[in-house]
Amino acid sequence: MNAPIKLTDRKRQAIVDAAIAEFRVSGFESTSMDKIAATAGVSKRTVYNHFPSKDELFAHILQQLWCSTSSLEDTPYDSTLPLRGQLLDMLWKKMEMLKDAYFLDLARVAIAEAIHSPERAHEMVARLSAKEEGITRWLRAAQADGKLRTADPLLASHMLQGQLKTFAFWPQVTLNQPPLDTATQTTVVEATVDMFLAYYGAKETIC
Amino acid sequence: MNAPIKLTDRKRQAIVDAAIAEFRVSGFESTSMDKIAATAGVSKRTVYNHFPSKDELFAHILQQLWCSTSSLEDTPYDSTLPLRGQLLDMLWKKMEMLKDAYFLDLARVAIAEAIHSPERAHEMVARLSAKEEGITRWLRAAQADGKLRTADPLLASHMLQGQLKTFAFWPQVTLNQPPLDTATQTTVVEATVDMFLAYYGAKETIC
DNA sequence: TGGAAAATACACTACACAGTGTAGTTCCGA
DNA sequence: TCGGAACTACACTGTGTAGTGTATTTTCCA
Repeated sequence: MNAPIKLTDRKRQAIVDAAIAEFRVSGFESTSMDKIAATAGVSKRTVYNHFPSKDELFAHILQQLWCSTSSLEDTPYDSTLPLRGQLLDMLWKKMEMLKDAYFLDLARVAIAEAIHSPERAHEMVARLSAKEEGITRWLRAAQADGKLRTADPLLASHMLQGQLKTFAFWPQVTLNQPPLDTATQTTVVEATVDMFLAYYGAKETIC
Repeated sequence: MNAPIKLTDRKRQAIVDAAIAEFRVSGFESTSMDKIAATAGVSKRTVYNHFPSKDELFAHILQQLWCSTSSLEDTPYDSTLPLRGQLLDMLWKKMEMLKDAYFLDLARVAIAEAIHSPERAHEMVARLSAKEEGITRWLRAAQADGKLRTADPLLASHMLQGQLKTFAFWPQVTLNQPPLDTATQTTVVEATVDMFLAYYGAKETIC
């Protein structure tokens, strides 16, 4: 046999793959279980043997996607390096993620669902804020080190990261806007960092 | 008769009102034409006599809403007044709009639809950017007056307005987050303006 | 007040889709 | 190779809903 694993596992994987592809293209509402079964090359009954309902299949997919995108390791604060370079690094990493068409498609599906389902929305909020904590920690460290003006680190963190999302996330996810070209990405990342430092940078570094 | 206008106009208005209410609460997909007819106190056939399809009724409602929220008159640039005060004024006006639960509900409906329909999304983009032009014009004038550093006014405008939306629009519309309380509103508006001026303010005003 | 325009009740078509029941077939480990 | 677990085909239920056709009644203007 050309596949090393059991039939049942192969089928299950095919279902999950097909579901991801279909949900990604058409969203939750417009994807039927018949279509998923057909794409997976599996009988509809088999889909229901693995997943009791469309909702549970969707939840499983969402779960899996969160795991696969959470590979965003923290950059620890380094007091020996200039702030600007470190901030640029972090924001470029975030921008990398936002650039990915795959990530955007899935974010679109997830958010389309969140709009219609408060519980799911609630869960997403929790996960999203957890994902943005890395930069908040960094800011706290920089403040403690006296390199940043003392201020609410959570607010500062949102202002910093929100700026990227303003340009490279929300319009793409909700309004089908095209992704930023490379030049614009550079402009946005640099303007964001410089504006941030102009306001939050410790006084001595300005005058 | 207690109503001065023709029956047909009253019916039409009732349909539109009912449609707004239903779409607002349940969104496009989950609102049926039967429900709209019932809420309007009108036979379903009458709904179809006024609007040929659910899509056209929805488009008509969207149209109407845009008109009713476009009452956001421009603040002209005044070279005799301090920048900060003028900026605060403008952003508070915008914040007023974002605070309104009615506006947010309708934005949610519109955006939920935009996610699934590129044409509608395209139209919304055009209208939204038109609505943000006022501040861009103001910035251009301030630049010409030498009070703001020379820079891309469109970018600056997005950075300024995006900051508000980061806190008071996107999370509320897409993730069902609660509206900002008054204290937080103040914090955000002031931080946004001050950060903006720290970066875009003409040099002489800083040192 | 007569007649056109609009509204109504209601029955009906057509479709899409979630989910089930079942009888028969294929897979695979013991 | 035997037997249970898993897969399949397919028919079927049930529901929700967009949109239509029509005969009848109501509105209202000329």
